[in-house]
Amino acid sequence: MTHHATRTLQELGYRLTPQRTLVWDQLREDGGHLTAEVLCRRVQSQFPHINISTIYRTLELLVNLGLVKETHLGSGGRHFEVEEEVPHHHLVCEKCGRVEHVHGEDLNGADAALLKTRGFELHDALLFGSCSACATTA
Amino acid sequence: MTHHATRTLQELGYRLTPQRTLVWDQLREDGGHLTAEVLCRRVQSQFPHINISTIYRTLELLVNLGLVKETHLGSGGRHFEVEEEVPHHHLVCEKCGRVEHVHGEDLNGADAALLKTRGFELHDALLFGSCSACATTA
DNA sequence: CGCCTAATTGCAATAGCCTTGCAGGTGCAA
DNA sequence: TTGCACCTGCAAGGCTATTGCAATTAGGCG
Repeated sequence: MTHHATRTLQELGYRLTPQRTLVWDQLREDGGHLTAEVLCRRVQSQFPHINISTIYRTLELLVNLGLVKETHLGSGGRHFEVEEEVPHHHLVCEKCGRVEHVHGEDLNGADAALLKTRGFELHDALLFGSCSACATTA
Repeated sequence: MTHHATRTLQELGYRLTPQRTLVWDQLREDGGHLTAEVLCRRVQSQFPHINISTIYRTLELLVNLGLVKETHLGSGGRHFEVEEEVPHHHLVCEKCGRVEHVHGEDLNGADAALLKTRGFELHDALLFGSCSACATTA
């Protein structure tokens, strides 16, 4: 577990258990968007006894502490990823399921436009479409 | 049921049952984004015997025929709305849950920018943030 | 108009995913 | 090392969605 996360947990009075450490490490290592179930299977390869309910409780904790972010990628399922310092949006390919990250400036000022025309303050965009590979194939 | 939907169903050999008619009518009347459960309760006020499984089967049919669109509004739940002729994107307020529609041109060319920089062809955007009412209150 | 048949429905059982209560285990401060 | 409050594993339960099946019914046909 990274120093950062370790300290955050301990400073706030939470215990540093192997389960929490492994969940965090897997999320970091993967770098992508894991479901609770997949995460559980990965952690179990190193710590077979861990239970799915612990995964959910740990994820809830990490989300509340701002260390992990829960995202819904359109399928109805919940995905979890390490909270990045620079916020980003998601491009989800509806054909192959690939997920890419884009930053605010790649949206061509759509956020500013929405604020101006609708008074809507954009935090998070989930963009569905065809990725470059799938668009050219189609 | 509107002439349009009636004909689509019948021309394709599907039966025009009161259950299907009522589901469609409720979706049209509401105009918004209904969950299967809420839709079921509304239909039941006119047709008490209808079962939730019929709601799901009808929604599946209407979605497959392109008459209804399924949207995931971030909460993990499934919502259904009448498929509009002009495609639109969704603004979802993370505080009050309100959903607004925006059209492509309100995104300030973000779609073109994504296509150019990433080769990503945008179909559908789900935009989370604070609506005008909630942003000013916060 | 009534019959016939395959499509459709209601019901109950089931599947997935997630949460919760509780008893036992364990990090960690002293 | 000890103690206890926090955590975890387990099993039960909840909620949403799906499915198998028998009963019902829309709608074509005579």
